[in-house]
Amino acid sequence: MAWYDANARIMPWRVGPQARRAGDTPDPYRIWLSEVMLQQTTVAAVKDYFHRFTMRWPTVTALAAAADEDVMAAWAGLGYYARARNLLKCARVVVADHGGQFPTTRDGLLGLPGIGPYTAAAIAAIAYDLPETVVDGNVERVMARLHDLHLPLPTAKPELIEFARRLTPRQRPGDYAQAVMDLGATICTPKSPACGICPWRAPCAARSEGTAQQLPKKLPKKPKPIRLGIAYVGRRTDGAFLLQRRPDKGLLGGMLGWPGSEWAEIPPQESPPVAADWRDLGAEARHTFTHFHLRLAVRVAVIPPEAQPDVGAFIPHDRFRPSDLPTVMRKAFDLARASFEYES
DNA sequence: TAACCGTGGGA
DNA sequence: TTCCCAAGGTT
Repeated sequence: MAWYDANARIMPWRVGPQARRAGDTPDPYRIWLSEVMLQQTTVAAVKDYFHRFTMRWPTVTALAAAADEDVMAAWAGLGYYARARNLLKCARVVVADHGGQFPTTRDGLLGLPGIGPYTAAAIAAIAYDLPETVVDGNVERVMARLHDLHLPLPTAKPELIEFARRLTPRQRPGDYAQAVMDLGATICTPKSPACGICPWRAPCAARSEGTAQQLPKKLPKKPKPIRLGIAYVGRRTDGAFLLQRRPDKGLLGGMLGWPGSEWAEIPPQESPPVAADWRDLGAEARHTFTHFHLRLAVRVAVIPPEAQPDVGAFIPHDRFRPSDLPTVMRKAFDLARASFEYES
């Protein structure tokens, strides 16, 4: 705790140890929002999104009243889009069933859309200073090293949770939870941990065994296959773009995208969304998802004003922002844009 | 249980 | 270029 008092990272959603002592209390809405954004995502990537969300939707009530497409567009680029869909669901449940106040216990939070064991414990500890045990990737790593546990993840998870539970203090549990995560993020890092300046170097078993660097052990990962696809970037003569809202379930669910073929390991079939003079762009957008690599061929066409597309809808030029697209679709647009600008 | 679900930065 | 990994949850 002394180490945290002197070394706590400064974050837009955080009430630091000094401010907390002075009586400041975190806003549960901002803690919840930050925790959902931080799932599998770095602090650096989250900061700008957090600012934009809290400026535009300062309270859970404001967020609950937002249009789905506005929230999805604001989330675009951050990834794991089920988080954004569940964020909105959760906000609406909090407003409709809890009077706009987040539940104040771990069990009350657990089971709200998008809130699992980690996030429930994190909100309970950080926002309400309850002695709940927070186990994220940082804590797993710190515990595996502290106890020199060589059992690989995910098998080791229950044991690591138990290690973490035993260490959780009754005093300042919210600061403690953030302290261990800060320690993992800045000292007990995955590669080249700074054991020499670690406040836990004395009791650390992996430090004395010289095994810190190789912990925690993990099961080998499966290789990622390469999938192929075609995207159709169509612009009508008035400048409107032909886009398609993706279904809520599955990859990039609920996001805007270009119409296109299936993405599979076999060469895709041409499947233009509307009859037009589609030209092959030559270049392809390359993108890596969680479990496959994608090579996306890009077709471009200027679509005549009277055309009736089979799929998708035209979005007027002045209402289209590339930043509303998930990254893979923005990559395809960036390739296509060059050709449009060349023609016009 | 294991697969699915994004992205960007660093090594 | 390629691989690893980051404050995980849902199905």
